[in-house]
Amino acid sequence: MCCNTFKFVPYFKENKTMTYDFNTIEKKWQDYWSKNQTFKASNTSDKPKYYVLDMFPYPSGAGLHVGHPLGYIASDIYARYKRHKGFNVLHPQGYDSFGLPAEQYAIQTGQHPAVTTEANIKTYRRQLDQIGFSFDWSREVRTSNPEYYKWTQWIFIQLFESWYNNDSNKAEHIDTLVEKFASEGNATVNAACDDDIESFSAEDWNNYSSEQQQEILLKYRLTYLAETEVNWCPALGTVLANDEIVNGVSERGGHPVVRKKMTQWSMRISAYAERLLQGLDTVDWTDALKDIQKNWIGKSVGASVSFNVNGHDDIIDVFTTRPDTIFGVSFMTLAPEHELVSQITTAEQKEAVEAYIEKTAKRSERDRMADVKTISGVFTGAYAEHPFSKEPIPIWIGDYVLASYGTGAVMAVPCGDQRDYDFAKHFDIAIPNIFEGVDISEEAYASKDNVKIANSDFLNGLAYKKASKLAIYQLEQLGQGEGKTNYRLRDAVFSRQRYWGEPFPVYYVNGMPQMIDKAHLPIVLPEVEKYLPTEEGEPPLGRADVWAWDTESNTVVSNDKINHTTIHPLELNTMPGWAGSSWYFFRYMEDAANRDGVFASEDALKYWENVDLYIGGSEHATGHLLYSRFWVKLLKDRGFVNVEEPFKKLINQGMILGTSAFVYRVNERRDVFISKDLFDAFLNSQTNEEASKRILAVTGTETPTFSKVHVDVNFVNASDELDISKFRNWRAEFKHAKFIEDKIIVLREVEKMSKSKYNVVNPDNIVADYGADSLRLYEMFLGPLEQYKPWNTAGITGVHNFLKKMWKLYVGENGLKVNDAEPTKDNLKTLHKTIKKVQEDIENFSFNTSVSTFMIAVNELTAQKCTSKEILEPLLVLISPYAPHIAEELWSQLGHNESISTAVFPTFDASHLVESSKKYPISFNGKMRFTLELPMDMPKDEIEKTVMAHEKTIAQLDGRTPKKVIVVPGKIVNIVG
RNA sequence: GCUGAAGUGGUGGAAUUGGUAGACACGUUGGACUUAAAAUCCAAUGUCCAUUAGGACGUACGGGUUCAAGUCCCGUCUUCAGUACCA
Repeated sequence: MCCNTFKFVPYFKENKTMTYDFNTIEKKWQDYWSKNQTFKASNTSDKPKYYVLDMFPYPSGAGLHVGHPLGYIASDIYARYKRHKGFNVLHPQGYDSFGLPAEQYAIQTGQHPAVTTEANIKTYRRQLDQIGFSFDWSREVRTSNPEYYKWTQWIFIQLFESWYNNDSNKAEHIDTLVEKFASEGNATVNAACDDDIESFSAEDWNNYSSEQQQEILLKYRLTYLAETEVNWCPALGTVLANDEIVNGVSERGGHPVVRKKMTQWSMRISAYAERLLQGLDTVDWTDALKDIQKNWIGKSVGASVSFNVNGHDDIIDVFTTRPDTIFGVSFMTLAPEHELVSQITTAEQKEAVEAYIEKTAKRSERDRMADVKTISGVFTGAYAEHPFSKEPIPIWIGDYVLASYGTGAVMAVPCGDQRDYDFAKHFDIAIPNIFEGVDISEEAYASKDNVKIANSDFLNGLAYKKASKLAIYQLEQLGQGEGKTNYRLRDAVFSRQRYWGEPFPVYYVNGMPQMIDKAHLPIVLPEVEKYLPTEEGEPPLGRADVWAWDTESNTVVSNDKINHTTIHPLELNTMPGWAGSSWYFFRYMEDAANRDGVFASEDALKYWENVDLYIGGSEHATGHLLYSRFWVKLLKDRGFVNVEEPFKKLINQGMILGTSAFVYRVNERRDVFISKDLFDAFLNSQTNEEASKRILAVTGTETPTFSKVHVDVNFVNASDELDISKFRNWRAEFKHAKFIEDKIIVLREVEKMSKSKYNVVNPDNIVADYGADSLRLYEMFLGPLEQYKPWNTAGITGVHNFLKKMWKLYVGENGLKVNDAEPTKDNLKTLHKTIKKVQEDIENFSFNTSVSTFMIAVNELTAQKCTSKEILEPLLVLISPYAPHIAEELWSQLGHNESISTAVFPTFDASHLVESSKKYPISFNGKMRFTLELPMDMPKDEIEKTVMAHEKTIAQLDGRTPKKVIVVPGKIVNIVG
């Protein structure tokens, strides 16, 4: 202790109000917004409405990383912008809080999913709050809240009580169907329903028992209980919808999925296939996303054709898109699972057919998908009759025909379909050519264009369109076919054998499902002691002791009271994740205070209509975004809402990727690590010798090999240099890590942000180090919203420095610099240029470019030494949607008592941008050589004269005479020759 | 295979209707300030040739249209996403 005994006193103690103290400022304004309910939306306003919505998050245990808020920041900027533009903005947020991860966690730890979900929501809320979003939190929804899922159950009952009338082209109450049955039977009913419906008269109907009637109605309801082949995931112990399966394995967890027959609730979304398709033309979504939905719906127009089977009463129906090729049919193929296979197979073929069916049944969906090339099939021995030529057609079975599409049978036209062609070649079946002048010796001719039909009786000489029409007409005359449109879209399985989801408002009497009266909702999720299926294989709700419905008291009662007369068992399945998210956007419309008794009031629904701008990931294209559209159409048909589509404009934000960091580890000496630079030198033949020597000296290995090792991105600075001590302290295995070099430059690679790659960046750290405004600006600055782009924390200093510079434009060492000085021409030009660009950018959702525009504006105004309030005040409004905290702080320092969020967006005045002269680029043969400043109003010929006389032009031409001189006034001069 | 999106410096990206390619940042290099460091400020920075002046080449690749092409047209390649025996 010698000279350091005195207390260190800084030369200059910084005044906190003079420097950009972002932590204090941001806290201050977040508190202010919360206390003053600045962003609370009102359901009554003279202003036009605007509804900006984010896809609400599933609150996972891991919390947010910097990729998550990207879309929220974009939508927040837009919402704030719309407020400045005089709109009454609804910008709510909530949680999709039912779901698998919480349940998987509950299975492992025994903790109630409600408890962990609550904790996760707290974390999410804290993380979201510190980014400074302008959410109206008073309208928050949580799908796992009984007050919310009461209405999810209510909608389910509405679906159960609806049928789809193809004549009126909308859903109607089931009572209208019952009336029709009672008065006319079902012959005149044109409904979306199951295929296996037998016709009955009014008399039949009236004589049916109520149970028989219920059974029939189930085949018409928009949600129905049916034994269907489902995607069963044994690892998750539940069924999955088609959109929850990716490449044959479960989307969550990647577990195998098998086909299994189970009795399940299904949603008759197929009834809406056409409207879901047509509706896409009315919404402002990207073509990419519309295409995904179009493909998923998979409309194909063609005909159904009935083939009589020789020697049987059976008829095989097929669907074809090419009725014009009917004379090219040389065989038929049925899916192995087709119901007629066993009936029509001849005795001789029985053994082969059964063996084949057994073999294909064993193959999983995934094997079948992976192995498309192998051709397999068996002849059934049976023949069908060609509807026109009456020729016998051999009937085969083959697994290239899918039981789940169309009728599970095809009329094979080998000359016009490559699969049929390959099958015919493989089994040596005839390939008749029905196309005029087309060579089919190598492959089928599948095109519909530029072809005329031949060898086809009455179709000869016709092109595709006319031939199809005529073929359908002739089939109709025979009563053996008709025009038909087919959709790939399947009904959606709605039951999940899980705990953490909405319970169904359903109990069973003699195996028939009964709806609980809407007055008694919600049916609250019961407690269970374990979240696993029961020993009998029933879903977790099978473990609940109090899970029976008392029809007298209308309450849930203990199971041991079940008497099957007044007290019945309740449904054990729960609803899937997409149930709650299919209508939550309506719930936000209602003020939280008025939510009792309505899912949203008529007035609220009328006022807010639907979402004007929806931002979220494209991974929901075939799930949430399709199911919501379906439910909205149902609610519209039944008169509960006024809109046909939920989301007018939709933007998919791109994913933010991580920038992983690596060092190279020497495999022969696992404690030795080298940098990317040394590794590169080692690979390079010119520098190899030197590098090898250095490595040899430490490792003793002449021919070392290396492997890449991830290092935590938080140990790497902006120059890609590794902090060696942090690395050594990171994990025990690196404690004694040896580095040959003083400076370790890491290898960087872009990968998905994930814990296992050690490239996850937590927004909490960014906010603490640079502030929320910097985070917001940087996320936008990274690149176009829709694009995938890598995150690299190093770059954030750019926007952070910008904010500091901006602060200095307003606040100097002696306090606020802003005064009433008259703005200069340049000041006004900078401001109005900025207004124009920022407004255009926001309206085009080009947020990245407006951040650069702000930088340019601040750079220019700083250079101009601008202190004029007339300039600097509107500039704050421009920037406030992006960086709201600093904008609020400076706004208040300028003397405003109201939040900047309601300030009017500045008006662009083009007169400030009018230039008197233009710096013309003078190019020669298209190449710019120099610029020349000329008056804006100089006429064309005058420009040409001036340019041609210029010394640089003469030097460029070097004595040549130009062939042509192009002058575009205000733009460019190009001299050719 | 089909459908869609994209390919621009060392890096993220800009160029909205064909008209100065690389705005704005990051990084790098040099300088100022400092005992030193940090912070801040200034300058340079597409590649190659050239002492300078200047020049050549440059937006995945090959053609084309045009006075002029990152942008329009034809063909090819690559990457990403969706979908996949859909009759």
